[in-house]
Amino acid sequence: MILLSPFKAFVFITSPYHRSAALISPSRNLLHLLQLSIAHSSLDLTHQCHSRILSLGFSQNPFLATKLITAYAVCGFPTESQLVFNSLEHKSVHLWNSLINGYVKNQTYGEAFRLFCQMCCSGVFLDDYTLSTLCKVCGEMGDLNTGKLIHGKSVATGFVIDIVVTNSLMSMYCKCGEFRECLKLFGEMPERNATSWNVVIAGYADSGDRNFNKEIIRFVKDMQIEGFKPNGYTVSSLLLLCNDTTEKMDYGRELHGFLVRNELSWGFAGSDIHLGCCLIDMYSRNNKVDVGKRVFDLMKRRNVYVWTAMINGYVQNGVLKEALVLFYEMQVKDGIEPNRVSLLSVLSTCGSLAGLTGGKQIHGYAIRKKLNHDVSLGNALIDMYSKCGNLNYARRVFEDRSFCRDAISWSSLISGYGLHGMGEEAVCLYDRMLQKGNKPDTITVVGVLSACGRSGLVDEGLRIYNSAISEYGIKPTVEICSCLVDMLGRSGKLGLALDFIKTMPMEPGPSVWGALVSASIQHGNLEMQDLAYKFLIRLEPENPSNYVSLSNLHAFSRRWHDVAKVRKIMKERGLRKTPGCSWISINNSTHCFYAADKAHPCSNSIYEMLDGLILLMKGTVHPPDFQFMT
DNA sequence: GTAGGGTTAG
Repeated sequence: MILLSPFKAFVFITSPYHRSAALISPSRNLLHLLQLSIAHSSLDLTHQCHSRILSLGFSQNPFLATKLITAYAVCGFPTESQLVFNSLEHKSVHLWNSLINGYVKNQTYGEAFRLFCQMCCSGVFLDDYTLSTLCKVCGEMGDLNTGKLIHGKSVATGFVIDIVVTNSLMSMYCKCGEFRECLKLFGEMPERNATSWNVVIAGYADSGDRNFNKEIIRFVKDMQIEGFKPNGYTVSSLLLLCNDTTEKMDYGRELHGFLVRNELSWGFAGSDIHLGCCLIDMYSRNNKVDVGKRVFDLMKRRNVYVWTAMINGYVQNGVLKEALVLFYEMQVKDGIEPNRVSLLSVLSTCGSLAGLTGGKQIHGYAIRKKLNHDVSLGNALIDMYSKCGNLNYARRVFEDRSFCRDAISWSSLISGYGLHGMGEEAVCLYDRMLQKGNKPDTITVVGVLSACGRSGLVDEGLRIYNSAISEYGIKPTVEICSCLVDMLGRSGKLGLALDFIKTMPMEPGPSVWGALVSASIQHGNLEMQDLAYKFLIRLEPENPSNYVSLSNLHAFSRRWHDVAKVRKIMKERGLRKTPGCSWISINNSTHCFYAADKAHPCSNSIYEMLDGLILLMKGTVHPPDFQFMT
């Protein structure tokens, strides 16, 4: 709306001066105005230009028509573009390209292909622009086969020597997961530009082990040797590779320094915002969310992406309270409306901090903004309601007719039932999923097997395990195997669990031995417990949790000498365990508790209540004696 | 004077 006022002065030309100016070159003026409509995605201005084009009799002007088609498409109305296109007598390849690209801009890829076929049938020959656009479509759809056909067409028509076409082909191969093909094309290019290098670097960042290594450093060096300076696109790809260790972290800081030193040389629109997002994300991933926050604070402009990156950074680092504060500030201070990703990010805090009330508020907001049909959001809601213990609400989201569920929706609800000991419901839902023709994946099988384990449904669990492997071709992963060990172990079948471990198709990991440890503790089998611990600590010599529970176990059996031994090893290796905590939300505020924690202001009465409850559970007092409970 | 290619939050 704000943008429109200066435009109106352009369009409603009333003064004699303006009228004569318009007469000099009305089509040039309109072209310029359409360019503005495109730059600002202004539907209003596009409409005004359109009516002027018609009234001035320019409807068959190919230059104006091309711009008009693009303008309607960037405003989100490709069908209007189609109407403009239909009204033209001579349909040049320029016009076809604009129309096809309009549908691509609106992610209506099927329509883009249909138009392409129509264009070929009408006898118009494709050109380099058509090919690069179709490459983009194949990449976005991950359609490798069609992508290969476009590659073939590019070779046959000779357009493969065009840099943009080859860059597009390379990008398509990367998005379809064929980085090798991309490299092959790159190697064969007679001439490259900076984008060619950026496509390869981005493809590498997306395909490899997501780490800085000699190969990627070589790419960046060679790019510079060939005379191209790394730009914002290059850095944004490289930032994705800055992961984990302190050594790699230096690359992140180095890139940040490079950006600061070259601040003025980034030429593309919104680059500051985009790179800010990448930096915040990089620092957050590397447990430096405070540095990310400094980047955030220094940014001159912030949009919903920047806020979301920062909120998500806090969520990933477990600083949930700060994430919620930012979510609030985004709306109140900057007046920015959350989008589906911001909602997703905040929803994941509701399983713990914001609680059911916060989750319901987000659900309500999503309904008002018509975002509730989104699969990811629906799945996040199912997960949130499950974690908050409200399986009925989770089920209602799941069963909603307008909700198009996917494999994750089924898995989330199945796991939710499992988490709350409702194994039979989980199994029932799993069977229904299969009946409806949905194939299980590893995650679904893990969910349903852990549900069986928690509810003691051993026979059901074994049936599901066997059918998943033999009928649905699921490979028994280490996660699936540890679920099975856990299930057998919990039900006291420790021998069977050990036999199963011996026959496992892969090396039993820590989760497998961990499951056996818990089960042997539960059933008081000292021999099995020592055996499982031996393997567990051999596999995970750096995990403090294993040592703490081993030490506790020795203490329980009064083996003080062994306790001292374990504690000594921990000290020597510098291992410390982060204590676990529980929490409860009352009246929108969340209270956290550690073991033997006395920090809470109501600590005394809480312990009093707890002692009372323990006595009640032991049966030494009866509810009437325990009046303060009511 | 028309149309195309590298990126961003889960």
